[in-house]
Amino acid sequence: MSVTIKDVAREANVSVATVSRALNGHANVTHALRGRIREVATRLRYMPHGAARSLITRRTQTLGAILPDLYGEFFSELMRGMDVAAREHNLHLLVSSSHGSAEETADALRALSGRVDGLLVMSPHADAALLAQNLPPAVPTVLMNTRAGDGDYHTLAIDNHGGARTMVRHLLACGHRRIAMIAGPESNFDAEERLRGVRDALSDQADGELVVLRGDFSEKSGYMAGLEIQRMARRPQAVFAANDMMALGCLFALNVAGVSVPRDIALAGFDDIPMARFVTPPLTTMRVNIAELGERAARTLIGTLAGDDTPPRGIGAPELIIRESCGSPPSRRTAADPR
Amino acid sequence: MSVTIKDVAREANVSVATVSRALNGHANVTHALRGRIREVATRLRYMPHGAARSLITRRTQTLGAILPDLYGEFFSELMRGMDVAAREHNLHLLVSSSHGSAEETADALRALSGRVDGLLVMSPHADAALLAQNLPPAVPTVLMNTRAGDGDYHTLAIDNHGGARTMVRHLLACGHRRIAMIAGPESNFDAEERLRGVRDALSDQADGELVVLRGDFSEKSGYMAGLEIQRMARRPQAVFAANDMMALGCLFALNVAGVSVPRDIALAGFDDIPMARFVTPPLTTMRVNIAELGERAARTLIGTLAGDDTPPRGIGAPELIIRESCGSPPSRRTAADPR
DNA sequence: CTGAAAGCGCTTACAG
DNA sequence: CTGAAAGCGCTTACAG
Repeated sequence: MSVTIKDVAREANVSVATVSRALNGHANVTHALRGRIREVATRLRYMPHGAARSLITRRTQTLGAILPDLYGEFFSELMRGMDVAAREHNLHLLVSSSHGSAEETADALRALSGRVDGLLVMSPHADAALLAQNLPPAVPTVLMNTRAGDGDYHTLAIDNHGGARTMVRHLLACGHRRIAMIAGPESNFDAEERLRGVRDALSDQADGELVVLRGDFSEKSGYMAGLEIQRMARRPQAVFAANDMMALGCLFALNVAGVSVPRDIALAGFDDIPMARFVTPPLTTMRVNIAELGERAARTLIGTLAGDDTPPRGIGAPELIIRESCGSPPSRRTAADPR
Repeated sequence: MSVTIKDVAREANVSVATVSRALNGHANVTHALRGRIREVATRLRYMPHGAARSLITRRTQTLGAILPDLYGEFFSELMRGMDVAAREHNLHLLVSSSHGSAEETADALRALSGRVDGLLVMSPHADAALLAQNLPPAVPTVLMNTRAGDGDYHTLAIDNHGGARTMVRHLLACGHRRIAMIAGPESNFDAEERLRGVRDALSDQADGELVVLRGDFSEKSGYMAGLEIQRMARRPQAVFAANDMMALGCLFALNVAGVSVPRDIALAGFDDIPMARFVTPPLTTMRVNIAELGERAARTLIGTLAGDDTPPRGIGAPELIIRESCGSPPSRRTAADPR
């Protein structure tokens, strides 16, 4: 058995109330007594039982995060941002993965109930209805990259639509007209927003052509798409992958097939994962500050916990990072930027 | 206020005991009654309070992990492994970062007390004494990559020493004799083990030379080391960085200085992070199955929780991944492997 | 300054 | 099959 506050009280010949006060730094305990109690507590290796404490204080000092996955560069960065904000306020992070399943999200929600002070939920897949149904009404929640922005909850999202549009405009400015998009899964909110951005940018360009292939954000699906693209009769002039991992997979497939990037075909990604600048050629991409998204979301939640209810400021817009995978941009003199 | 079991009981006109039994699937509740209670519970959006429940059941269904950091490829992979094992047993993961500080580790330990069924602790920095002092005696714990393997706890570690030795032998077999090691921090257990492996391998080679530079596992420190190496009067023939990130930094510095890898100098890393195969030239490195470490550790802990007390099997040895950054290995015909 | 008592939201013998 | 009661380990008014 674990040692409890009772054991400490008995050993120190005081009541449990006094032990509690002494250990929690309340003012009204004699200096000597506090010392004795502290000594007993360390000697017995006493650690307060977190669940018991939070049952009565209604505070857990932890933030719960439900993410599609716990690993990969994206989530890793996201957690970094959340961790920064959390530790600033002496809060802990309880993370759980939903694996993109609405059912597992609901499970995670139940498991976290009563164990966290607030919730950070990213669920790019879930339909709004299901999410809203399962979110515990009483616990402050901040949503990330979700369709479900129905006003009941604070929601933060990357500007996927704007980012994709920016990239396509860049591709057009480089002179490319036939563009292949390696999109993400249809069920994914981020993926659909990026695709929408591509369509919108292209609708402004009369002679633009778009062919959409579907991937699932994995390197492998990018590889498959690359193979398909390279076999096309009318090969696209540029490929825009909905994330960098797929762009990398596509790059490999193109390499294998002897198609040179950027000489034969331009290639662009989205996210700017660290690897993007290490490949050959370095990848042109949209930089998304994922850590910032996590940090902002956590700060918003912490603010809510403190009674502050101003809606979150949006995060910075994705930034176009021009490297070498799309060929030379037009020189300033000859081609004016149409915007 | 949150809705509690009392609210459900009142609304369903039964006692809280009955609600508890109905919702937890105990056999002795009428079918009709269970249905009514379920209906009320969902209508009220009732979720059992986790802290209250685990206070009485002595179970949290949660594994706590204390890691130096939550992000970066290494920890990301580690969490993936732990997540795989945990979810197989319907357990959740509560992660906390110690930032390499013994004090923060102790804080995290206190914060997790009573909130987890078992602990997974990685603390490559901490001295054994401090760790042992702070580990709660009553909660099952598995240690990872730690000096503190004093028999009280199950400990799992990567074979850093053997891996480093293997790499140096490969470098020697490639004909390199003057070797520079970009080591990790002295306070880090993994780092010291890798350095020890290098020394041991080199002590078998009469004409081998070693120069040790210190880094901190970051890309930047690798970059600084690369600059220094390139300035050396007697330039080493091969550089072995204690991890891939430093190797990458070094590669950049060498590139900038116009020193070609592998033509002018060989370069090797450790870890085989995904990026290693994307750089030019692709990096020769030791592959460590980090996810496996996490998974094994979690499985060991879960076994302990179930009363099984067989010591953990060690994880697979790091594997030499030969790519292009170390020049051509000796051809089979001419140079026999000395081992 | 210290202690006795109530209560946080649950679960589980113990009765009936 | 259902309910009243005890108790998990804490904290905090309320007395003294």
